[in-house]
Amino acid sequence: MATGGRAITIRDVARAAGVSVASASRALNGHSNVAEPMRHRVTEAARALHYVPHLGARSLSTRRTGAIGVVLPDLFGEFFSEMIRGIDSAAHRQGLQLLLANMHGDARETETALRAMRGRVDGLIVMSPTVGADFLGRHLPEGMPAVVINGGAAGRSCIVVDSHAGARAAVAHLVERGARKLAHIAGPTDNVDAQERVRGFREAVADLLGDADPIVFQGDFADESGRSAGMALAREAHGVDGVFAANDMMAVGCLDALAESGIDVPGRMMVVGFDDVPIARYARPSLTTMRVAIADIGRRAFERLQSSIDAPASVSAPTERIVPELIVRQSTGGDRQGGARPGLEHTP
Amino acid sequence: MATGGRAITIRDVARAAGVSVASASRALNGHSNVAEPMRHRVTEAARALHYVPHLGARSLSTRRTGAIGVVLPDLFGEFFSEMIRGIDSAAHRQGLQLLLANMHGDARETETALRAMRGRVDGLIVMSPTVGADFLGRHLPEGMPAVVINGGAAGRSCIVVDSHAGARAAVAHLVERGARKLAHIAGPTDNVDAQERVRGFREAVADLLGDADPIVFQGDFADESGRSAGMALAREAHGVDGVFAANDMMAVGCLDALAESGIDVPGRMMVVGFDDVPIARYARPSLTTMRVAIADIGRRAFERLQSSIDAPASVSAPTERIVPELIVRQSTGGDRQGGARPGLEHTP
DNA sequence: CTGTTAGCGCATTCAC
DNA sequence: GTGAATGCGCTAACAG
Repeated sequence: MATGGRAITIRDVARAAGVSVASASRALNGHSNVAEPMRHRVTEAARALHYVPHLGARSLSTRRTGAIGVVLPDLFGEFFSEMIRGIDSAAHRQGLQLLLANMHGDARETETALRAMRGRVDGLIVMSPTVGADFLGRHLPEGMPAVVINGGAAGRSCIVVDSHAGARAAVAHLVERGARKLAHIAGPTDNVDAQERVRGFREAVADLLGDADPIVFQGDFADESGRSAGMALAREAHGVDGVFAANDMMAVGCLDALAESGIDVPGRMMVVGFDDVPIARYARPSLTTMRVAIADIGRRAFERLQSSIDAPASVSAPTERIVPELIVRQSTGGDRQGGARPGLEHTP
Repeated sequence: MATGGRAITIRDVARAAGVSVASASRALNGHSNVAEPMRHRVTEAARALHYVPHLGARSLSTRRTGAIGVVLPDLFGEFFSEMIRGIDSAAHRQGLQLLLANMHGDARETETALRAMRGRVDGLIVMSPTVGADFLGRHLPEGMPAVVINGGAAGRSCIVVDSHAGARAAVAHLVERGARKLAHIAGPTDNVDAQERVRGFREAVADLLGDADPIVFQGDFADESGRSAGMALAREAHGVDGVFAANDMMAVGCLDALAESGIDVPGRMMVVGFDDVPIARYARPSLTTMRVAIADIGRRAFERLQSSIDAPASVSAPTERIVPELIVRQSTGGDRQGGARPGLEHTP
């Protein structure tokens, strides 16, 4: 750790207070069986020496780390921060810290990240939409409580967003609003959510419009890819009057390209996104989208993790399914106010 | 840790391989002095048993944790995620993990967060714009490498954004574009950056427009507060034709309120933000702002931390000053970045 | 109530 | 090369 001049330990405190290490420990941790005068001497000594307990050592003996691991894919902007915010707000209340592992890629890296958690956290929240359930099942340290977001794992608590249903709902909305020819901007092919969204899109388009082979642009969840799709759409408008993007970032990029190309939204083309990240409200036109209460999911994931940490013998590990909710805004002509709905209640 | 059935340790591996714990350790860590056959037996045993090293224990003996602590204030959305992204991208390359401490508040909590890092990280990146330099100086564990973002601390590496200069530049731009009466939407009063921004604003307005007492709305960095300021501005337009918001989120909220109230931006009122979070590009009108390369700062902070971890005897601890760069977009009539108004030629 | 003794899981001397 | 001790800093179980 490159400690300048050997950090001070509980032994130093004990010596300074003239007591045994055990007593110092007890006093410091507020145990009941300590005489008041001694407790005073100890805390005083600790303060004088600027003693800070070594949590690594403590957790080695208590078998409790006071931290939970969060492994996430390389998410884009707001989705990432919303998720963290949700998890953190709940974890913070319990005095737990978050050990982050934002992985930029493949399965091998996921494995590394998972291994790196051993002995450092009490539980895991894993969101790994690109690796199969079997993989997670194999590599999640056994005996380590965990909840998996968007991706099953045998015998684990799971929270999954129903991307398929969300996609269908988005298409239904577009059709209901009068769209007759739809296009989709898809997410990365190795992402299961993205896969489910294309699938739902295709199904719904076939069912509702009888179109068996709709246009699908290959995107990657980043705004730029939505932007190019929008450009392509503007150049060679194949008569498309409705676009469903697999996430909000791409939808916003698309919106931007359309505006730049002078295409009226929603007049000439309607757009629907997915996620409802904060930015969706502030795009112009504001974005109709399938809301996934991201922060809520994070909070929920933590709660389930918490209970599975507290009750090691968690019998059932039911999968919780979340169905996205349609939020209609200007991009499909649905808005009535200027776009932004009052957010959370503000403090005066 | 609620380990289901006692997790397996290096002892189990050693026993299975029929060697001593020490040898197992050497073999597993790729030391040179191990006979090939033994190494094979050990790695094989480890794999068969699904052995995963206990990093907590390892760090206790190596005095290296392989993690760095990141303590941040309760930041809003994109600023937070950009910063994390910058730090993580650099840390990830070095195989280091991030222990997050997002603190929601006061100094006492900051202290707790700081203490909670002892023995769990090799170094600290602290961004704590609401606590004074003296506080940090007192509570940063001594002997623990650290770099401070936006807030000095004696003898520590610091990276500070020149909020004062940024604010002056924003005002200068507004004036140059023809604004004659300005208003400011301020950040939280206890935030030093927010303080510097008001100060810069006041100074510049006095210097450039001779206005000694400009309107200042009290905000809190959240979009809602920018929104209410925008509403107020729309209701009782005191002849204000230029607004400088202390961050982008508030600027965007303000923009939204103005649009809702039918006030033309930039025609009747211009708006400038601060930070240049990704959303700024996608607001309509797109937002002119003072760019702070957030992710870059995070990356930079990590690099400096890294070198101060490697070289315990880091002599100088110079403060690095970052001057925000003006990015002109539609909200001050400047366009050409991030989207276009129909009517302007655009082909690159 | 207090001090002594044992580990927690691992890496690392130091002998052999 | 390899194994037997020792210790990282702390808490817990056991005496007194």
